[in-house]
Amino acid sequence: MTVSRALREPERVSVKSLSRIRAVIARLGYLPDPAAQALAAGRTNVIGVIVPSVTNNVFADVMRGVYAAAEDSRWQVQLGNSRYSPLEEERLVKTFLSQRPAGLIISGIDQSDETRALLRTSPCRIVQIMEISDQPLDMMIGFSHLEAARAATRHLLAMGYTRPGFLGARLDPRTQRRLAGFRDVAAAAGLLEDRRIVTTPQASTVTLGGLLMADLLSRAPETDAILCNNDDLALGALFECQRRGIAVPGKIGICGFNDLEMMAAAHPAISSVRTHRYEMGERAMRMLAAALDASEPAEPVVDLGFEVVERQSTLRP
Amino acid sequence: MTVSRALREPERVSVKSLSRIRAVIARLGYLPDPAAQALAAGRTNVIGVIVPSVTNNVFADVMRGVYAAAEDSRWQVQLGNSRYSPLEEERLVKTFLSQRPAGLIISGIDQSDETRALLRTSPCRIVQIMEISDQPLDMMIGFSHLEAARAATRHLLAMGYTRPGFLGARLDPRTQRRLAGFRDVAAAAGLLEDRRIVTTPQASTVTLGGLLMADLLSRAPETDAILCNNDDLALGALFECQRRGIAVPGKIGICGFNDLEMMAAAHPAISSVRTHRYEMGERAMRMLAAALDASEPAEPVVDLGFEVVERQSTLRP
DNA sequence: CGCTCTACTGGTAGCGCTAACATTTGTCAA
DNA sequence: TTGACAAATGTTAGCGCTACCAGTAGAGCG
Repeated sequence: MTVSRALREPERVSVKSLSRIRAVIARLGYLPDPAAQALAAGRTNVIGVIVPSVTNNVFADVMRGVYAAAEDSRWQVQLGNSRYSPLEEERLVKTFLSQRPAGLIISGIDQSDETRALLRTSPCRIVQIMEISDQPLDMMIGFSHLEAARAATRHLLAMGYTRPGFLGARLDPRTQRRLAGFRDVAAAAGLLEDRRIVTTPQASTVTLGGLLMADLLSRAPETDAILCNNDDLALGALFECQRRGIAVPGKIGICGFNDLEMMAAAHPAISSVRTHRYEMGERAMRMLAAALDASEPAEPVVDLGFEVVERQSTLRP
Repeated sequence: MTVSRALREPERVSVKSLSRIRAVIARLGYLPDPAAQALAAGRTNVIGVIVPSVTNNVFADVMRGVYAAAEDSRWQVQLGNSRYSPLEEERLVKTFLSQRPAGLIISGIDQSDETRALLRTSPCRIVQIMEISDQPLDMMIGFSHLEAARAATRHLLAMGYTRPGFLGARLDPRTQRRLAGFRDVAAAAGLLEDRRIVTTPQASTVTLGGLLMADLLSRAPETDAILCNNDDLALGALFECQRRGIAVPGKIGICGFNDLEMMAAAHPAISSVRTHRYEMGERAMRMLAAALDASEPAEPVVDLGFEVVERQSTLRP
């Protein structure tokens, strides 16, 4: 018992015992068995993180933030990949909950009803990331994809483009909200043309960006600006324009979404909507840790916002 | 006991009991407690995966393969991020081993002596990935970075370039072996010039590729071809050339490494060395699963090879 | 000196499961 | 009907910890 206490509440053990215990631990190379700890204590130090993709740069950045914040804390991160499938997400939530995690970080606000029920009745704290709404399961940190797409579209119109189009892939709920934002603003300006909206359920790649651009150009050659639902598509679209000798931004303006590092380095530099992915992961983890240590509710919903970063690719000459 | 058996060895339980048990499990929403299973059985279904970065595209692809192979199997993947630090790696190995994992997938062959000792004495099966050598800890799957860089350099020379340079960032052991391969072949052809080798310890980004290219051009403007130690640098270098109006491949040939998807989509399409990252992750996981189920050694070292993909960016006119 | 109080240490049960062995039930041949 | 054997099911102990409570030692006080 004293050894157990020495490891968890060292301030309640005498200095003498503490040093003896530590010496023996070092000599034997003792490591506590987390399974036994979990079983006896009825809880773990596991923070489950469920994201829809481990490959996508966006979630890679979020994960980096989560790992950075978990670093040097007693919390251990465990990653689950739902592959954009609500069913897979439900399965993952069940698996995680059976481990009695201390907390859960889960992407998005579109969980299935059963998943929501499971999460609500579980004793663990939850942070939803990537989006915001006024109905958090528990805590929430993200930004409005609708507003971000609206702002980006307004930027295109403000630059003087009058025939805007949209390239979209992998229409997950967030992507759809972005498309809705685009439609909103374009329609309000009387500039919405459905044939300038090209989407596909396939996963985003740079190559796909080129293909969608080619498709758009054949269907609506008058298009003078595009909002892409992510930066991979934007880069692919730029390359396609270069291949065809179409001047960017002279003939067509291109705006991406997420502002990956390469957007600033491209030639021309590509305008994009900066989202705070790393910070989102880091703060989600910190919110969870704070809630678990203090058991006080803290700020339940955090809006990290976004910024439209205007670069050459949307600079109408 | 019959319930426990029904879950693990259903063929040893009568059909009648099995259906009753399954009905009750479904009704109660019962999920086994993995901590109790681990404690009682003295082993887990956890496969630990230790990679040096969760952000890097290369490891993201490897992880995707690992997760794909773990899918629908009884193995559960747990990810650890060593952030290119041997000390952090050692800490992670200890943490993982305390969980009695069934297996471990670990990147590279440059573990510290203590890490190697820990791994050797542990009862769990191990697959080293990313590289090959003739001294596997247990199993191994990867390719020779030295040979890959040699082949890429030979390609540049075969295309008629005579003043080759090298751009390198984040000089981890694999990167250094690539640089060694470049030096080898360039020196053998009498074309090695140290001032055409520009490296930095910073992490690779597209922006950094541009900066290194600018640096190289100021130090060795005669350079007519570069091998980049990864594709981010190659893309950045291409953009920098475009900004300066330097024709690629006319004036300078560019070759990347890894053949990320965007290399083929770029304009001009960028030559690169294709490495089988997804397959490496997938097969590492399968090798582990096979070894754990059969307890037979299987093929201990698998060389996945590589291919030099020749595209426009190294097409000497 | 005995009492109280605090600081520390120790004893016991049990978390939910599985390994190993024990027992019961069922089947079939003689 | 019985015995032999296989199939199915049950019993027991214990995995390595922690929660809870029970000590025990030493200090301080009147």
